[in-house]
Amino acid sequence: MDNKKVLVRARGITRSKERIREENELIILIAAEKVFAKHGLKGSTTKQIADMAKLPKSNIHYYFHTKLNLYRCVLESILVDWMRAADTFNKFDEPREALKYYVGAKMNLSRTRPFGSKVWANEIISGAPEMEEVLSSRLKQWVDTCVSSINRWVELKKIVNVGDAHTLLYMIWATTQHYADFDYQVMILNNGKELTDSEFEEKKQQVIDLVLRSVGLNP
Amino acid sequence: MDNKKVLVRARGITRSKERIREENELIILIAAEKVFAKHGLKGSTTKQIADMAKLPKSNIHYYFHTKLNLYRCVLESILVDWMRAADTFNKFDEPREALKYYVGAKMNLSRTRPFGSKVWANEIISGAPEMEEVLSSRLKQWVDTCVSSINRWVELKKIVNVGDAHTLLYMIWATTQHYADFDYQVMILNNGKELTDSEFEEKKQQVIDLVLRSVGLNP
DNA sequence: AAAATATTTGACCATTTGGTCAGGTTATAT
DNA sequence: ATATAACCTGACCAAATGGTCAAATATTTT
Repeated sequence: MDNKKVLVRARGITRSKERIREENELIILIAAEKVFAKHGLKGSTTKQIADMAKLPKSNIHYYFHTKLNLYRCVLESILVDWMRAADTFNKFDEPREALKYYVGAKMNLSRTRPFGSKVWANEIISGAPEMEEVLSSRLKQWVDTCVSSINRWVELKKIVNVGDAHTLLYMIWATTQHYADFDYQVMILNNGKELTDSEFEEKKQQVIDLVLRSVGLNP
Repeated sequence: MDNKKVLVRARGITRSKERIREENELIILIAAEKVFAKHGLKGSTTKQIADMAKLPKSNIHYYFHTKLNLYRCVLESILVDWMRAADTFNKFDEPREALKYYVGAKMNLSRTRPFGSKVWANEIISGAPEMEEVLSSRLKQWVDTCVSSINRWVELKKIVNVGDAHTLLYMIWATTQHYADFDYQVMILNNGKELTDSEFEEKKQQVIDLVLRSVGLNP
């Protein structure tokens, strides 16, 4: 109808094509992240994602073509946040600072983007069919530098000899991501109540302290 | 054919009905555990499970009726091993012993039954729709006694004050289960090679040491 | 040995699924 | 103003899926 068009124009709320695409892609990505987190790639349906996004199913296909492609886009978008958190590790020379801020950043990510963490978890549990390349290139590289840092700290006697540095890294990853991936279990064992923000801050500090002590540092 | 029957009888390799059921149920459970581990409940198909078990699909339905029921049976069977490992925690009064053997038992379980761990992980990540009851009754109860033990150790100054005992428990769970749930990632970061038995024993000891130090105990 | 019971399995079915497409609407360039 | 390009979506389809069933085979009981 021309009426509608004129009305919209008059109100100045016309969305440009560019904005429309941007907005819808974001809406779909957010919806897909939630659905994939809960059901994994194979277990999620495009209909579920469409319903979550409050858009017709055809619209999902219009913007992302296939479910697999949408899934890859979700993984990619999570990777961005993930790498940002990873950066904090190498910003500090002192193990106490590096560990404190890295563990803190990972905990924050678990709090702010739990669905993303779950999608990753699902992907790795399934044998990482879509992330193989990222894991063995970008992640491997980052881990190698991390391992070097940790080994240097050991040599300089700044931390205890932890054996294989990977073991420490895995402990940090696993523990911090536990609060996202297993949030439901955490809630049940917290007497059925979600962790409040201040409770979460407490846990974060406790995790940091556990990690610091685990390498022989006194928090 | 009667020939077959006679032959089989003569060789004494006739399977009794009871054995047949036992054997097939086990075969199916093992196959289902692998498939559910990789694809979750919704993502797994009865055909996949049938192929993995090398049985016709109808056979799966004959023994377990529905996919959901089979899934529940898999979870139940995992719970048995899980609770056995949990028992080790309360067998020792001294935190050093209790933690050492519990972490060791959990690591062993990750090594011997990685698929089971993955099925559980998937279930919790999905919001534990089938395990809600087990979590809030059996698991909650066990966790409560664990928390009491840990708090007592803190009061007796046997370990450092860790704040909320749950945080320590989660660290142990997450770290040990990481070697099962994320085994693919662990492999890639181990230069694409599976951990050998002796490598795994090393990691196990390193995890134990990390945990002991994290509560202020000198390994 | 025959009746009864349990196992096995291919054929079948209703429903769900990822994906297509034509025809419509809306924004933008000329 | 009109043409063009982008957005939107209901209707549709082939393939896959969980599950059923009847008929065949195997074991156990009588």
